[in-house]
Amino acid sequence: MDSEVKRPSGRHHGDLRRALEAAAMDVVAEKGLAGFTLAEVSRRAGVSVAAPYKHFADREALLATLVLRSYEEQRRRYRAAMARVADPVEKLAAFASAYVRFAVDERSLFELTFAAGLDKRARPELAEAGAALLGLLEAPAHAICGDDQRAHRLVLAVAACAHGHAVFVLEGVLDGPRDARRQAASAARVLANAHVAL
Amino acid sequence: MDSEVKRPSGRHHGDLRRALEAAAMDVVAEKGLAGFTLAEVSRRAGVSVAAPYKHFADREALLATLVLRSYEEQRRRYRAAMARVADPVEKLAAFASAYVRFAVDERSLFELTFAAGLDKRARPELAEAGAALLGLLEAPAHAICGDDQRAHRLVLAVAACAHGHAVFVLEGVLDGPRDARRQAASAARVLANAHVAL
DNA sequence: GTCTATAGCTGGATAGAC
DNA sequence: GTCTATCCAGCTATAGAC
Repeated sequence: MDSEVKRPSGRHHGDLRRALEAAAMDVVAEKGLAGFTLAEVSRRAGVSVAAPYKHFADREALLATLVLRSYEEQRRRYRAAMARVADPVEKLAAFASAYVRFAVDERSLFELTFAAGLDKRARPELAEAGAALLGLLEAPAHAICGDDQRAHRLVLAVAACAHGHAVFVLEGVLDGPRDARRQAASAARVLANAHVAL
Repeated sequence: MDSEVKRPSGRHHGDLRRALEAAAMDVVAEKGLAGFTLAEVSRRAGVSVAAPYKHFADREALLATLVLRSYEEQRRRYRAAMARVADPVEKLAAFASAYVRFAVDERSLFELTFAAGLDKRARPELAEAGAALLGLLEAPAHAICGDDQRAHRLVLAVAACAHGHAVFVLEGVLDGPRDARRQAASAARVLANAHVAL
């Protein structure tokens, strides 16, 4: 508790970095990726346009942090949703449902994950966070079909299918969020059961 | 053949509208949606930045035309791919495969369809073109399960699943284009057969 | 129908004071 | 660590000449 509450030196926060991240989240949530500019973020945080450069190398660096936060939040939610059921097939279905829910509830954050256009080879921490999401599915998939190879293919199929349903509901192709969740879960069950049968 | 070959009045084309569309396609294909600006398109077409405004109301109008072209091209391809097989289940699989192929071969055009951020309620021709794509699937789906309601749900499930696989391969989550196509087709078959069984 | 020229705006990023 | 001030760049859209 010692050095926690420092006096702001210029005019502002004790923790501008966090404030900038929060402001950036708000901007993305409200105006989407296109509305994300350092100028706008600075305005929201109540600082000058020069201030962020002391905390982030450039615009992209802040953006990458946001994407990472999005991955972390998704993992948290999917994990929680899957923990509520015991059956492996139902875990996959719960994932699909939660995936669609996140897309609907946190649309901009969800879109950010895919539309940010960041090079994942240049940012291994992002690739890792993305892989960690799919990692949630490995255990149930393996429980469904012992074979590693087959289990991984099931993981990808379920995730891809969930993603498609999420995008379609955002695009208005699928009717309501509720139906979309149910259908995504249903598709996940079908895929999982097919792997059991084979 | 009469009034076809008019003399360019200023300095340029007989059909600048088309030339602009083509140039815009090139720009999007090369630099993605973010690189699409009227200034850049004008440069490519070899005209001044003012010229496009005689043919398109504004930037968005040209963009909407591009999206429409993308839909048309997709419909053409999916239709051709589906025509090569007779079995309804295989038609759905062929669609899924072609869908992934288009995403890989024409990445920017594919992304344009979803990322352009155009209001489809304000542009009914786009909503219609999108619906026409799904329309391709209705007949096979109906052949698989007589019930209209169920058939439509199968259509959506297959399309969503194909979309998810397409996005995943673009993101590098799925390995190679070839495997991605096979897996998308496989998932389509599983979904279709499940609807047969029920 | 196309051009030149320009107005008006917004953003990224840096230099230097404090 | 933050500010002020500034530079440079790019885009959209319009006005008016030809």
